Amino acid sequence: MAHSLVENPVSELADLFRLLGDNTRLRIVLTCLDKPIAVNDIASKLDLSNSLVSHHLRLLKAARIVKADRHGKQVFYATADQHISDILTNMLEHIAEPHPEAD
Amino acid sequence: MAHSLVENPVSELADLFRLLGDNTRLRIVLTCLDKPIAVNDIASKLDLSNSLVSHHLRLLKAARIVKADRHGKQVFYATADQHISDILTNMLEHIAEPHPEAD
DNA sequence: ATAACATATGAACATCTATTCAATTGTTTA
DNA sequence: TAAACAATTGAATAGATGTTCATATGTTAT
Repeated sequence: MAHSLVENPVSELADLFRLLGDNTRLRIVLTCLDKPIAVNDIASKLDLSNSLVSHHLRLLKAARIVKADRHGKQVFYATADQHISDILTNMLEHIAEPHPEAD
Repeated sequence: MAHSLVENPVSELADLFRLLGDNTRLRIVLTCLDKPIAVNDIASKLDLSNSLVSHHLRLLKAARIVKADRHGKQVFYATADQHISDILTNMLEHIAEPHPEAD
């Protein structure tokens, strides 16, 4: 099991990590980092089924990692807020840095 | 399956997130943030079995999230490098910030 | 060597979860 | 209204994974 309304901060953090810890889901989040993008466009861009993308987006939205905006038939998803964008951006910068390989 | 020697950056990032995405494991990592601490001390501090802690530490070590240092009978674990410490510290700061609850 | 302590490891199990497929809901156009 | 398009949802399944228990390995004492 995974959530209560207001969990302790560590559980909250773990939940966030867990959701970002799946390859497919992380790619989806990164695809809608900043710029809103429709479900179908995410799917074709990442070569995934609409269904799978939608399932993942549901989880991401429930965790407030992304937000949804409907425009006609399409629903555009984007990272929920600056909070999330910052975390992702920081992470990408971190892994871009050369790792000091100590042995 | 989860790893190749040099994965693409996104997979690498997902791996990191996935390992931090378990509540117990995250608490273990946070316990040995900066200051090295022995397995048994982690276990008693978090009220977990030595076995469980050791299992988790093995995964964390394999992913270079923590490093091990033996002193006599005890093995002290600490976050592997500044890279990891920074990520964790940043995250803790992030979740400490008030969330703007938009609806 | 034996004993006591600390950690690690393997197997087994139960739970969780990512994915697929089929069916449904919502939206626009004809 | 129907048809076409976009997204969602539910059920089913296969694979991953956290935890426990028992056993093994390593280390320091006696």
